[in-house]
Amino acid sequence: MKQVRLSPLELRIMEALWTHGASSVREIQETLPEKGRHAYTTVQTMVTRLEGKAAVRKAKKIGNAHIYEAAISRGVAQRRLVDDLLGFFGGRAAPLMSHLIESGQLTLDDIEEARKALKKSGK
Amino acid sequence: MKQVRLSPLELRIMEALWTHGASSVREIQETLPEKGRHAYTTVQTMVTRLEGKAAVRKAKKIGNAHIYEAAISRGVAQRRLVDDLLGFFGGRAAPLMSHLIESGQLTLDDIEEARKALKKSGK
DNA sequence: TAGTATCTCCTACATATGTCGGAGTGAGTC
DNA sequence: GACTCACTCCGACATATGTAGGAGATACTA
Repeated sequence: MKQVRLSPLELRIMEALWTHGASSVREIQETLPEKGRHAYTTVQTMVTRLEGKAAVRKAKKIGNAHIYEAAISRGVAQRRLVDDLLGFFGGRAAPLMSHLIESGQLTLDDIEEARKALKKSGK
Repeated sequence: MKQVRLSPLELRIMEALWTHGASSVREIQETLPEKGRHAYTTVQTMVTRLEGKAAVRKAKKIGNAHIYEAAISRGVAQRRLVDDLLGFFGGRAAPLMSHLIESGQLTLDDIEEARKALKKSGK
């Protein structure tokens, strides 16, 4: 099972599929923020490349339009991103946490949640 | 102050400089793992590009060799990575934490540390 | 059925990243 | 001073990513 690496724009396409479910290229394109929206064909190229990477697949066809669906889960993709990042931190989560704290994105609630989750999950 | 985006290999070059201090291209190259080591000129190209991005600078010259030093800190670079990743998680740290837990990289000690750090820092 | 809207498919190109060879230059050595 | 070795500088090329136009196929519509 090959772990695909997705580019930023590819991830945004996937995000659209994960959030809105199977969609046509047009629907995906319209999901993207208006500000600096990508051309229809740009989105299409990305979808086709994602299909080549087996990250999406054709689900069905409506009229002459293909409807695509995600072939990998959001969790798997996110997991891959985290693992990659962790690599730059020498595999240790602590320094990563420090940065989360510095950037003010981590709340005490988050930490409490994490603690509970960790306690529950196995040891 | 422009936030530079560093590629994976560029980050490994920076890592060498952060860890070993100012170095020549040769020294940086020899720092990289033997397994699949990059050619001298490949490293040099990266260093030159990093210089163009103002991430490293020439510190001095020994013989005819330039000695380079990091011009941005490891912390700043790591922070950038974390911020980028956070973007894919909608800016929320919680899901990121979940993945850390799943991948078994987060220990209760890490969490305790984080809690203390968070309490101390500001609010 | 003729026209129009929409979609796919193919192609092309710019920039970023990774890869590196070869020419030229400078430094130390005999 | 002539050699040799290491280093720099320049150029080249492959793949990945982002961008998009245009030709042709298809489907809806009057």
